[in-house]
Amino acid sequence: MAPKSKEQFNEIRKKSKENIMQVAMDLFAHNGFHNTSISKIAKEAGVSKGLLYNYFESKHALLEAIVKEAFDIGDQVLESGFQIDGDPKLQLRTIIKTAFQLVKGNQEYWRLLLQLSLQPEVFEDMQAFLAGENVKQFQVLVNIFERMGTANPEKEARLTAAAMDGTFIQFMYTPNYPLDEMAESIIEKFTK
Amino acid sequence: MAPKSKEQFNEIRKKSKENIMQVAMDLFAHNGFHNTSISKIAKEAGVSKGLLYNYFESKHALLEAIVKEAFDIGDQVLESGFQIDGDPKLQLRTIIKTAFQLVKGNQEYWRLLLQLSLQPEVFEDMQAFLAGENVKQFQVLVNIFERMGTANPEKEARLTAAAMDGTFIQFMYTPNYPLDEMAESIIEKFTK
Amino acid sequence: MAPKSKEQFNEIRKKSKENIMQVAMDLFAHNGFHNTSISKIAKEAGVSKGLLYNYFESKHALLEAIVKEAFDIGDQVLESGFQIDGDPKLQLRTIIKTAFQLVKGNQEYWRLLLQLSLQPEVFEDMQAFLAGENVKQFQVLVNIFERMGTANPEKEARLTAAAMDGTFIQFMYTPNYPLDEMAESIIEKFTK
Amino acid sequence: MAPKSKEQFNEIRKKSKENIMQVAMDLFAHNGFHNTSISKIAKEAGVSKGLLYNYFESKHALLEAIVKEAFDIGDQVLESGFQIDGDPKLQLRTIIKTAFQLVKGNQEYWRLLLQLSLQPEVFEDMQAFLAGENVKQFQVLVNIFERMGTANPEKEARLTAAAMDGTFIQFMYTPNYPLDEMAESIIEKFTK
DNA sequence: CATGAATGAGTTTTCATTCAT
DNA sequence: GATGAATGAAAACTCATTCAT
Repeated sequence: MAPKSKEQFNEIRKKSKENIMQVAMDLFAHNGFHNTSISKIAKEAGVSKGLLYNYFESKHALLEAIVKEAFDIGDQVLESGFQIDGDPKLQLRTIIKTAFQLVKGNQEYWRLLLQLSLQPEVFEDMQAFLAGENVKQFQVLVNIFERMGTANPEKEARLTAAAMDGTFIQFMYTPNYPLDEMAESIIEKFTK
Repeated sequence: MAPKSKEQFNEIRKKSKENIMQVAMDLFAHNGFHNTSISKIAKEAGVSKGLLYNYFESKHALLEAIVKEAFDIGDQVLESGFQIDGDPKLQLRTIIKTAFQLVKGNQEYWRLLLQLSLQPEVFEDMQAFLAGENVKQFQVLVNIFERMGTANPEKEARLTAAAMDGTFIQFMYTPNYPLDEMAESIIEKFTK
Repeated sequence: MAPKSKEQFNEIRKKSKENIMQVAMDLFAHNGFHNTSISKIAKEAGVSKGLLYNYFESKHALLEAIVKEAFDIGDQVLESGFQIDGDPKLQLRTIIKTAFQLVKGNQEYWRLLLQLSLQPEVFEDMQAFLAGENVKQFQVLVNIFERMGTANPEKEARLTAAAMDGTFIQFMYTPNYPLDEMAESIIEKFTK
Repeated sequence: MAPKSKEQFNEIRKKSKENIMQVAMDLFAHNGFHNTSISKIAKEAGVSKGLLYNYFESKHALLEAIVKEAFDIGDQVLESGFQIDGDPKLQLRTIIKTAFQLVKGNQEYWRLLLQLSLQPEVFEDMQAFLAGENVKQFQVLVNIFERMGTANPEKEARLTAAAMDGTFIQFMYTPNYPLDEMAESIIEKFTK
């Protein structure tokens, strides 16, 4: 009757945590943070409310954990663009491709982040994150357009970012949206 | 103490109603529907909760009234584009210009609509509206690009709509966003 | 169907508030703050939990309101001693008499304050109040003994205060405690 | 890896138990019984919750164990007074001195007992203990004053007990309280 | 028309206790 | 003996809605 080992406990904790976060993100993304009760999350995740509070200090802390994770995913987009030196057009294409792939595979994250960014008064503490991430992405795009010799790189960067964001939104509420085609359209439009 | 005439009463009624809707929209847009209490709306609007329920059957009904109004505003964009026959490029320019003007002057409406569109499970009844509106706008753009002789008018229409939507979003969470400049950039990009 | 006047509302509010505070104090005093639930208070007071939160921001705020009221009562003791100029012995007698009368008529206040003072970590914000009140009372006593020509007025003041406090405590957990007699004993002992 | 002997096990068990009780008493005394969670006690004591329940059947049982221990300490006061036959003044002095010493060295015990005595409805089963203890102490004092030839020995006993209790209370919530001086003051006052 | 006190169902959060290992 | 994940009942708190005046 040896007690469970530390590794065993860690394993259990990790699994439970991830399960809860996954379920919570889905619900937050589709129903909104305030319309998703802890009870619902617990029930959907098949655990008790109490356990949830064992892992996350509060409902808000749970949201934060999810958002942090989302950013880690988001950073992959930027890294993808930087791993290839040289041709800025290729870099742009890679960034766009990767972004589309990520959004396609993580719609809920995207939906959730968008919601948070639209309620600045409520999620003040997360605005800094969101804003920071945005600036990073913007700088990368500006840099690329500079190297492409674009007349007004900042303007072009903003336009590219807007086209991508807009596409993602429409994808989210349009059934049968041709997401992959749109990626190509954007690449074509902005690498001419 | 002359008794007020019916018109005066109606006048007062209308003003009070509009006041409440204005206040509610602001709060809904910035704090979200579920995070905005009836008490807060009533206090901010300077009326009692009881009066509010005199005008609107429920919190949800209040939201619906606001959304309906938002659509009336939205329809102006389309009409603006159609009032000018002839040159499709000019039509596109007019539509874009009008849309930007409207968003600039009614940020809260867009912010709110965007939020609602991101929570399909919660606001199912409003999804039909939003979707319908979108289709209408899309058709207008397709028609314009067809008359401009664009190779793939649907793709171009989708791209234009995306660029606009994306710009609006970024405008909403980016301080000092150069919205007017962006309108020109889009016009330039899509009318070549 | 005229709406209720402001005075009417104030009257109602005041009555409800006092009722709740009275019931809460009784329960806090006999069962302790943490062992008294809001539900219990509401039920005992014959109101809903919601109403309670209409008047007091939180359980803690309710406690604070009660404590503030207790201090107002406590201040009567000091004032009683000061209304009579001249003979310090008479002043001391008056203070002691008044204190005993107040404790007799407000056992619950006293019990509650004592509990709070014994849990400094929990009720940090109230310690300042309690400490301040104590210093005030102490100074009054010192002043009296000075005028009585006592050799060590501070020591004598401390002893008097201790005798009173101790008597009150024993009164609280001893059935048939001869409280009035004890007042006389203390007066006799400390005015010689 | 020699198997531990039974004595060793018992030794460990006893130490662990005492450690838990010590930690629990500290927390109960400063934060109150209901405001101290089992988790906190376990963490502070460096053991698991499970182990704690191995030693004590419930949170209440843990409290009881602590209180019992406190009474054993309290009984030392009485015994101290009785070990010296003869001079009642000396006996009184010894009792007072011992009591002050014990309180000084076991503040948390007194603090806790005082709290418990103030919440009769909650800790009914402990009231009997406390009351009994009190009566015992009272009788000893009465006996001493009788032998001192005091006019009203019961009154004097009550007063002495009150002065001591009151002093202890003030000591507990007054920083830098001159406890030792107070012992002398009381001795002087009541042995004349 | 207009008020805001009052309700109660639902929400977030806490915590003593159990139990598989 | 020992661990801490998991539970569930109960606590604090919120808020849309009703209603007497």
